[in-house]
Amino acid sequence: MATGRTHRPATRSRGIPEATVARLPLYLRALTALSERSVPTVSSEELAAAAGVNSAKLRKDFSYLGSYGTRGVGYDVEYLVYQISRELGLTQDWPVVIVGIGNLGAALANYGGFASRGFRVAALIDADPAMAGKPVAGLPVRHTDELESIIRDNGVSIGVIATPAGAAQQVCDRLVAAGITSILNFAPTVLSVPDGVDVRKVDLSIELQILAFHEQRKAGEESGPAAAAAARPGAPARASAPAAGGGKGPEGDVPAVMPA
Amino acid sequence: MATGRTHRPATRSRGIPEATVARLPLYLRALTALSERSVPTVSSEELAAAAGVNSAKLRKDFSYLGSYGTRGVGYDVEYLVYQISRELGLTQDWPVVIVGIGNLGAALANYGGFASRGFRVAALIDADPAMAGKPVAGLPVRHTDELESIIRDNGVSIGVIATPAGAAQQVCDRLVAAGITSILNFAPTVLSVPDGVDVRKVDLSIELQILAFHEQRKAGEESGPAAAAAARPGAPARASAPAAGGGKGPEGDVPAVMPA
DNA sequence: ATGCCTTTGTGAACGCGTGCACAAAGATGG
DNA sequence: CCATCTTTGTGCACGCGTTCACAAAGGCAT
Repeated sequence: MATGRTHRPATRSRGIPEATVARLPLYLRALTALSERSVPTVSSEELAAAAGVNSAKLRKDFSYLGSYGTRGVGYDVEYLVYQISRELGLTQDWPVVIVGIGNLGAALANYGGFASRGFRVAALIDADPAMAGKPVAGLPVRHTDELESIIRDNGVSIGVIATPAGAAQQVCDRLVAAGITSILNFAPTVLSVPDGVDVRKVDLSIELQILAFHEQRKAGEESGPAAAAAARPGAPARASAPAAGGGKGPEGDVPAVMPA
Repeated sequence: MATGRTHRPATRSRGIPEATVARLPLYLRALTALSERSVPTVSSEELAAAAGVNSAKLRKDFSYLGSYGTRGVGYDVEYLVYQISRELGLTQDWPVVIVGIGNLGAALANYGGFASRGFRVAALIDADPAMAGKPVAGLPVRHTDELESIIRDNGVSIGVIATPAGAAQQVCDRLVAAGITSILNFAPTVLSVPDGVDVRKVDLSIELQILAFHEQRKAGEESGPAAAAAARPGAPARASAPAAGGGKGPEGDVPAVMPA
């Protein structure tokens, strides 16, 4: 996973497991596609295939929402789209602010997937005065000074952080102070927030690193376990360990530990 | 989490649990930050705080790699950076291709976090002939026609898909046919790949939807459980269910189920 | 109405991941 | 050399998530 929850150790809101909640958007997407093709009903088997999950898992997931299926037939597509949307809270409008309008922030602002799911970009905010007023995705970029007033005036409760790592915690603190209670963090840093604030993170490079791990394993296996075994025990002595990444350190990793 | 593995049901490679692998990049980042500040050693407690995890979990994670700590002292930062890098396969160079140079693709191309972790962007590929030759992040965009030759000539095994959803599966198939065995998918679609190919996905809108769910729950709770309970049982009749998102459908969701 | 066929909904078993709590190990000071 | 203190490494228990397998339920044909 590219993301993980922070704080609040796996609360199961009203009885819906966290793992199920994470899959609901997946089902919703598959159902929306079916709805657009005017497919009236779908079986758990078909829908599971479309969503890329096990059919038993899908049925159990839906069972937490209630009994919305018809035995022998399947699920009513339109009805299920509505039920899941309601459960996820997508039947209402969620204004969001995006802070940090660099390459990634601009990409997010232009991303159609937000608007189509009940999310409305209330404002784009950047610290660079040169950016202020420039239109991005049809919206003028606002300066950081306006952050608090924008959030209060629009009743925004969800914020997206797409700043460099170094600025993320500071931005986060201001968002929280202004009343934001949910944060989607794209900056490669661990954010600390007070209780009651949800943080989800998306880290691009972490995903690649996980892929690299499996890729390496595949490469090691391909010439038989012997090759992998032979390469392993000869762990280099401490002295010869190259300082991988200990050099200049690009990307702007920020020191996140306080000196003891 | 913004991502999830596909295929291969939670293989624990050589004994390292999947959950641990997913956290190693987190530890690596925190350690790199310490390394840059020339901190020689760190305790599990400090490092855990920096990585945003439980210290017991961190120690257990490290125990899968071996006994790299010193009791009463902690872990040698440089040594641990090297060990984790090696375990993740980051001591070697991983050429990657990025397919789909829109807003997101460009953002990824410019993202410094890749280069700093042993990943090298071998090529940027786009289907639009008008893009061909244009420099993005210092690299000329190549046309899709060259996809196969680029992958073969550079020995690329990791591909990043940042195309619209409608093109993703087709691109995926070509990548796999050309020899790619690991794919990071940003398109909002379920990709189907043959065995032996790893797919990880990052879905921006899914993360927001999960946040919305929790946000809704918070809003419902704030006026006491009574309010939430009162709003629930009056589930609207099937007929009155608005077709949430059943309209035009932006974003380019693609039908992913085959008609039975 | 009756029997058959399809598909849901779920009880139960299993496995993974997490966190506690403590013994073992090493450093440090006398 | 011994005592004490710190911190690691891990055995154990618990809870969540996944999967199997099947009974119950509804549609449909006869």
